[in-house]
Amino acid sequence: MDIDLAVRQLAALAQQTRLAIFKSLVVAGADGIGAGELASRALIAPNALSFHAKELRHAGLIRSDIRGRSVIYFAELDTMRALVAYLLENCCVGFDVQ
Amino acid sequence: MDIDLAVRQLAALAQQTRLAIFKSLVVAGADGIGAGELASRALIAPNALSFHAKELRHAGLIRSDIRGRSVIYFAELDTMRALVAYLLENCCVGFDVQ
DNA sequence: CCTATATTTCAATAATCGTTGAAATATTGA
DNA sequence: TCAATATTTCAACGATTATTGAAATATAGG
Repeated sequence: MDIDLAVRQLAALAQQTRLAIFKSLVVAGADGIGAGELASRALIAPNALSFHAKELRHAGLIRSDIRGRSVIYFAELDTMRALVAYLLENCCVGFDVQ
Repeated sequence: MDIDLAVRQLAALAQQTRLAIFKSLVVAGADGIGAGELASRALIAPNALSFHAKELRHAGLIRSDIRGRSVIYFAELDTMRALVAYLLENCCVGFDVQ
């Protein structure tokens, strides 16, 4: 993990709507959530959802599968865990979780 | 930790210069680093350092002490740890560190 | 007190980001 | 095939952010 990648991923999460979307996807787990459902949960228009999802996808934090005429999004937990590991190693100094 | 605070802190870290500054301050620990030294390390003008430091300070991620005509900055590790704890609890799902 | 040093504030500009509406693309089912 | 549904793309706009230079503030030391 280099600092550029960390910055891009932090930037993707550093926005109300996107962090909320990502949290929803984490909770949803392997089921994922469809684009329409995500948009209505976030109270944003479908095209706005598409915009924010693209940001998260470009940062590697989510992925999408097309099913019929729907798109289902999933959190990429490994990416998120790598980011948190980076923060723990570089920015926390002896922070013992739990 | 509410989502608004998390977003503000993530945004403060989601920028090359500021993440680098913060990492330097974490490494420096209790000694802190002066504003001039931070600016030259980051290859930015003093006023730019002042701008970015203010962003970090408003997010609660650093603090500053005035010593004579110098200003020394310190990482606020507790804030950072709280942010990482939030991410671990809400966005990582059973990520066991180490 | 005056000058040099250290940092911040202010203003201007360019760049990036977020939102909105309209149009385009693709898939489903009648 | 046609209409309806689901999502993305595109363009425009306003808002926020980052950078730069100039001026202001404050302290230290001669």
